Amino acid sequence: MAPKRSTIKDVAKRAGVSTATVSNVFSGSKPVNAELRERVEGAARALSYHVDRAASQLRSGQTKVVGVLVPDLDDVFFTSLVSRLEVRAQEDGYDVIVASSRDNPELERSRLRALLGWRPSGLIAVPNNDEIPQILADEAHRLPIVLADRVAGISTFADAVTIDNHEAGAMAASHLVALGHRDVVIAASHLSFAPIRERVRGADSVLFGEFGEGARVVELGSNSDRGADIFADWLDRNARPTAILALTNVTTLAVLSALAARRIDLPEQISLIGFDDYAWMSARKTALTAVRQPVDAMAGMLWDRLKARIGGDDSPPRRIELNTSLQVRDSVRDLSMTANARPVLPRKHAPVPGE
Amino acid sequence: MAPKRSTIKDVAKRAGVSTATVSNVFSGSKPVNAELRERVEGAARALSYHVDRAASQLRSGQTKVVGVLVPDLDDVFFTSLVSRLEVRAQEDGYDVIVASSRDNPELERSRLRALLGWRPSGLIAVPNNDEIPQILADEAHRLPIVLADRVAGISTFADAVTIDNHEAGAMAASHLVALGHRDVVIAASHLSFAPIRERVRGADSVLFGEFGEGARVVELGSNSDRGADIFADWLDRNARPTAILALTNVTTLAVLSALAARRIDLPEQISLIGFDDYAWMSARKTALTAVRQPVDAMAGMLWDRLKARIGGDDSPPRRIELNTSLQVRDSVRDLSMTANARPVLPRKHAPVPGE
DNA sequence: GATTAACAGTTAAACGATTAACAGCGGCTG
DNA sequence: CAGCCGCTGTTAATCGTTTAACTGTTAATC
Repeated sequence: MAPKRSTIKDVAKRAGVSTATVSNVFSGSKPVNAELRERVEGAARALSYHVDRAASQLRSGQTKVVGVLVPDLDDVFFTSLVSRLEVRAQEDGYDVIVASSRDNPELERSRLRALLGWRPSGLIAVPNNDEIPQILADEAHRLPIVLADRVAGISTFADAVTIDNHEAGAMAASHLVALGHRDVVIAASHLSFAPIRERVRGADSVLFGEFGEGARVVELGSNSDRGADIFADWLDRNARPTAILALTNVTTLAVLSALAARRIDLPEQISLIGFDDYAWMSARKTALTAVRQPVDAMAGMLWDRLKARIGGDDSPPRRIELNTSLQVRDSVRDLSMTANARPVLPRKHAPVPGE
Repeated sequence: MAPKRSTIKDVAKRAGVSTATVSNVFSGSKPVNAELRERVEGAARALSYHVDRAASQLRSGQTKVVGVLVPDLDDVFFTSLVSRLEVRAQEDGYDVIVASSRDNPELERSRLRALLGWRPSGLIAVPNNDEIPQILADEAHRLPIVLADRVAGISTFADAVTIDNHEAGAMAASHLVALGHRDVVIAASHLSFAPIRERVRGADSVLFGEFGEGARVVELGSNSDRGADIFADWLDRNARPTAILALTNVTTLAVLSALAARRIDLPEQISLIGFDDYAWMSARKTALTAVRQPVDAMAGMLWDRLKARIGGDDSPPRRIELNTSLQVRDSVRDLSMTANARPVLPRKHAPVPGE
């Protein structure tokens, strides 16, 4: 690891110009004569010089980094968000530092602190839960911040981009109702997450309106393996519903695993609406009907808002709700024909013994 | 966005100490009296002070950042790698900057350049293809670099962590052969990727040894939707094999989609071995038999090597090959019983018209 | 009790870039 | 032709830390 890295001075000396000129060549903040520019670029190449971001940043205060904090880098929803944000950031010359809080409030704080140390131009954060960490709130008035996904109500201090969770739940429930389903169980991740609660409420609003009662809810957590166990167990102990509504892609997976383990056929024996829309959901014999979150639009919105804020927009915080859409495929059985003949599957039911 | 951020000087003044002491409190490079430390921490909290990484880095030369470059942040294999690396990095106090080269050599160069601008402590890179970019090679002797996955042969300038691709292919093929399969088609992503070629070779080595001929190979690319179209089309135009061996998780998905689109049943009508082992592969009625890459071990190895290099280890570059394992589940049909009665499905065959 | 050693804190010089202020040099204009 | 402008380039101050060198104090050693 020998040859010391070259600095702007080395380049300047080699090209026979001042360091200021070299800086201008690279930052483009002042025009530089073509011939000189050539010389500088040649010298830089020969020395394999790269501008040192730390020094550049320190002096200019211009960071060109954004921090992205998500609760879980193993959840495809978040990674697809990160992926799209990275693209947008790169297009605008920003680098992104990712951090995962792994659903741990303490880690969230410490990752946030680490991110702030970069003095980033902005921050895009998916909070762990409703309680926005104090550090974020403190920073909000001096640092552009945009929140996503897990945001409750109207955030008072930063823009927030979410989907219309209530509508998403309602839309799914309506679809189930329209196809003759009445006994629905909701596979939620955690009811402590605001968007999950909203989705439940949305579904219940429809079910209540229709039948005077809501859905049963099971919490499966954020890990699909554990969720599968929990749900399989739940299936063993409870009367079987005609349909399941999963509220995240992880719970969708958990439900699917549990159904496979218990050899319950989709959609013959039970119907399912999944959440999110990833390739594996349709790469199956009975493709999943699912609520599709507009991840692209979401990332786009997040980036646009952040750029606006970085650009000095100081209008009051906005909450932007994107609409989901229902991808109707084959995992919901149409019960509306048989519904009159045999109203609903009997509510009381011997537990199905484990396989 | 008003109140200026506080600096080490502000904290020093408020706590009535020198800036050096404040620095010592935060970096821990020199012991500081408990009472003073308290005062400093209190002052820092009151001013919501964070050490400025740019300044810190500039002065100390210590970066505590690693760059991670992958070809595609929408591929779960890479994101699961990133996720695990982020965990390890965080544990050791490093931050990670992610960059995706999106399978584009030019972008790869520019992302690499951006990453190098950080003067990172190290770099973990999954190259786009066999040709390691010149920038990387140039940097290799002054910057710890560890390569992963898409690395051909013995890399002469940096450590490389891969799986034993030949063995992986051979293992999968052996399994197929053992269950009476002879007519195998390999769903590859791109034959221009070294590991893919190796996997094909591994599979062929077994098939040749057994039958004197290898497998047919289809290239499906790195996008599952397009891959699904290509494969569905291929199925329409070619004699149907008894088994498919997919060589990446994306091609596994593509194959599954195509089979679903053509209503071909797994494993009754065709058998499949997938690659990688993600939850969605087993969350189905016929769970997929698949080659499992040890992503955890891989990330662990990558990090360990990088740490060693950062720590000054300058032994010659090593290539580390991890072993895969075959997760036997239900997607490969046992043909060995029927094999004698009806040797193999006829090779020549009218194309199956599209559904 | 003199000499060192160990400790805890301070001072001030870097680190490598950016950029305000300035300088030199035609070319225009009145 | 004086004065000014616009253009390109340079000089030098500066960003917020870290850290080598230093100072002063206390404890340990002979």
